[in-house]
Amino acid sequence: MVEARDRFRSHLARRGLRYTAQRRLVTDATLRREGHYDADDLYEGLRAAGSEVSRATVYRTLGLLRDSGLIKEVLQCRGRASYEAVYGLEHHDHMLCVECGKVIEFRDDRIEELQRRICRRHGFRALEHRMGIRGICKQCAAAQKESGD
Amino acid sequence: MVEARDRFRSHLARRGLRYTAQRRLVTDATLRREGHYDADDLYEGLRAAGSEVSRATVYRTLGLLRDSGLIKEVLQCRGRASYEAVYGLEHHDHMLCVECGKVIEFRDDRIEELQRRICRRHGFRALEHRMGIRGICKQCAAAQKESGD
DNA sequence: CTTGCATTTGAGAATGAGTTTCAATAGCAA
DNA sequence: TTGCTATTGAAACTCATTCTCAAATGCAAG
Ligand SMILES: [Mn+2]
Ligand SMILES: [Mn+2]
Ligand SMILES: [Zn+2]
Ligand SMILES: [Zn+2]
Repeated sequence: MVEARDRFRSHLARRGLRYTAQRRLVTDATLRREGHYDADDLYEGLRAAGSEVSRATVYRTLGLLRDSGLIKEVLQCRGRASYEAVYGLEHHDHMLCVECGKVIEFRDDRIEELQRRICRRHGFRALEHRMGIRGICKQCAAAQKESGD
Repeated sequence: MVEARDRFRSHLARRGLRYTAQRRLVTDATLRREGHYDADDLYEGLRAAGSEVSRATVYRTLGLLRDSGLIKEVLQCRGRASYEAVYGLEHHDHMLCVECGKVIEFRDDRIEELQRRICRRHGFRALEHRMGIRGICKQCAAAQKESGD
């Protein structure tokens, strides 16, 4: 956590930007959080904790944190961009239950390797990739089978 | 093309909806088109061809075509939802060059199989999946190396 | 043909996430 | 302190998409 914060400070310093009180608040909020969240989750969370940060600053700081490699955008969920921590964690992909909204994370090294091979074959230099599976989770499928269908 | 149109008509009929002149115009426009397009591409295209269809109807019909399985949403590009034909075509994934915007389509059966296995392992019933790789295409990489670096 | 009724349409208003503007404030180096 | 630049917040703005609602249309029954 301190390490991540320092990384962000370096990122800012390297381009003549300042580590302000507001940026510290937003940064710590993202580092504290687990799982997926969006700009408004953070804004409301900070607000509830009595921190004075504007919505605009939350959006601006999320962009900086993304550029610095501390977090990344996962996917547009319900029309909003959601983020998750990436620094120090291993890459993974997502399954999303369209029924209950649950997110299941997974990772398969064989898929990752095949992806790399495909890029190599096309001379494509990958910067990031994202794989999302939408469907019905085990619990929701069971619930459906039980009731109506 | 006629087969696809009939499929859409059945889809509408099955739920008491009508195959109107406007819906026919939008449907044919999507069937004629190759590759990826968004709502505004279609709207402007129809307009240029002298067809009178409102933006609202284009959006509404795209939704119906999606529900009927004729087209699918590929990804939010530049803040817009883009679509592509799916009926009668084989599934594929996408690479997007962040430099020139080029889209490369690919398919790997081993990846598809691994995805199915992962879903099975989690008891997850997949409805659709989407994999996107963002990066620099061969041409843009070469151009970069040549000039600055 | 009419008539009756549900569906569809278009124009424009509304929504809502994200961005931009700009004047006031704050950080930092000299 | 001073001077210069970066930052902030509030509010205005953007822009894709959805919604509203009155007018138009499709269709089936008579
Ligand atoms: Mn995740
Ligand atoms: Mn495609
Ligand atoms: Zn579920
Ligand atoms: Zn390119």
